[in-house]
Amino acid sequence: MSEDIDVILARTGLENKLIDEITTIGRLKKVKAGQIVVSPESPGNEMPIVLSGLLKVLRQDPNGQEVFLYYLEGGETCAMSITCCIEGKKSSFKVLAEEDSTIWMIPMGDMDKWITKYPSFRRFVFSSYQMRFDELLTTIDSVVFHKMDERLYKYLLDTKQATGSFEIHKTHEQIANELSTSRVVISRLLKQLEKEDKIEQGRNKIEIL
Amino acid sequence: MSEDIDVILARTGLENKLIDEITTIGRLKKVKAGQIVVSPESPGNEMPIVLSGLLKVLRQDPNGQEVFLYYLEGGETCAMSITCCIEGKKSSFKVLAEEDSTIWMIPMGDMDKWITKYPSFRRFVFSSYQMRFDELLTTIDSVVFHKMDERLYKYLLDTKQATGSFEIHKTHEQIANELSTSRVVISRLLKQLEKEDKIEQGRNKIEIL
DNA sequence: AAGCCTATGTCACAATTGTTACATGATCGA
DNA sequence: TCGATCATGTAACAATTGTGACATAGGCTT
Repeated sequence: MSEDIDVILARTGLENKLIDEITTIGRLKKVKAGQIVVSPESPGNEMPIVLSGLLKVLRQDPNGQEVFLYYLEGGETCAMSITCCIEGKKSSFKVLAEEDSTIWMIPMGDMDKWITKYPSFRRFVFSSYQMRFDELLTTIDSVVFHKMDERLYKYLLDTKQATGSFEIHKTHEQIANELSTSRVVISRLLKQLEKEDKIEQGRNKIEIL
Repeated sequence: MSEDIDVILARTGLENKLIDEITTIGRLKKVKAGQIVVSPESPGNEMPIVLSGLLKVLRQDPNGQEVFLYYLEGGETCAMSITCCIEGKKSSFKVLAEEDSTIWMIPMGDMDKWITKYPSFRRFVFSSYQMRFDELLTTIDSVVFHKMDERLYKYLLDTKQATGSFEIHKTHEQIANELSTSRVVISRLLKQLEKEDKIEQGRNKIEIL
C-alpha cells in the first residue's frame, strides 16, 4: 500500500523529499461510504489528502439543514481544513465519504515547516485554496443566478464527473437534501429533465445522457 | 503619510522588519468611492491592503449580474487576489471602493519570499483565507437557507457594521443589484421592515434602529 | 414657477418554489 | 405469497419572488 501512496502523491506535483516525509509522518485512514471524515464537533488537527475514493464537502446550517459544496477527488486536499486547523477554529462544514475511500492524514504540526521548506508544498496549498475558492464562487453563482432546474442539472453533471460514471445511485430525497430543497421539487424537475431527454430514471438510479 | 501606513500595518500583527520591507517596496493607491480596484479584466499582480476607507467585493455573472460578497475594512486584504495572482488566473470577482479609500499595493513577486521568511506573514495570509472562506460560507448560508427579507436585513446590518454608521445612503435600486433581485422586491421588503420598526426610511437614506 | 429627472409606492399578475396529502409500484423479509 | 417499507408520481394549493405598468413626490435646473 505504501507504494500506492507514493504514486498518488507524486501526481500532486510535490517534490520527492517531501513525499518521503509525508509518507513517514502521516497515517492511513480508511472510511466507508457515508462515514464522516470531518465534522464541526471533531476538532481535527490533521490535513487530509484523498488517495482513493471520493469525499464530499457540505455546509451545515445550525438547524441541521445542509448544502452540497463540492467533491474532493484523489490527490486533492481540503483547503478549509488547513486554515481551520491553523486558526484552531471550529469548522463550519462537514466532510464525508461519498464512496469507500482511503485518506492520508498529515498532522498539522508539520505544516508550517513544510511551507517554509518546500516550494512545491506552497504551490500545492495555494493551488488548493484557489480551487476551493473557485468552487465556492461557482456554488454561489448557481444558487444566486440560476433556478433550481439548472442547479439540479449542474449537480448531476458534477456527480457524473466526480464518480466517473453516467449512472448516479441516489434517491430523490438524498438529492433534495444536498440541494437543500424538498423531495417533491426534485421529482418534478427530474421528470422534466427526462422529458427533455437529458436523463433516464430508474429506481435508485439516474442515468445521464 | 508614511507613518500612518506603519501604524495601520502594525495593527495587522506583522513584525516590524516586514513592515519596513512592505513600506519600502509597496506603493500607495487612492481611489474614489465607486471606482474599481480589481476587475476580471485587470490582471492585477499586486496584493492590496486597505489602509483607510472601505472596499467591497462582488461576484460577477457572465451576463453582467452581480452579488455582494463582503466588505474589506482597514488592515484587511483580499485573499482571493493572492491566489489569483499566484496562480495567474483571471479573477472571477470585482473589488470596488464603497467609500474614498487608500490602499497599499504590494507586488506579488515578494510574496513567496515573505512567506518563507516571516511567520507573521504566514499567519496574516492564512488568517485572511480563513476570514474570507467564512464570509463566503456565510453568504451561501444566507442565500440558501434564508429568504430575501432576512438576506436584506443582514445586508443592512453588515453595511452598518462596515461603515460604522446607522444611516445607509443607497437607493433601493442599488441594494437590489447587490442582492441580485429587483427594485420592487426591495421596496416591498423595506416597507415591511419599516412596519416592524427595524428601520426608518427617507429619500436615499435608510436608518437602522 | 415650470419642467425634468430620479426615487419610491403600489397594484396586478406570472413564475417558481414549498408543502401536504395521497396513489402507485418496487423490493425485501418473514 | 403477504405485508411492510421505501421510492417515486402526481395533484392541489400556499408562499415567495419576479415583472411590467403606472402614480406620486422630492429635488434640481432653467
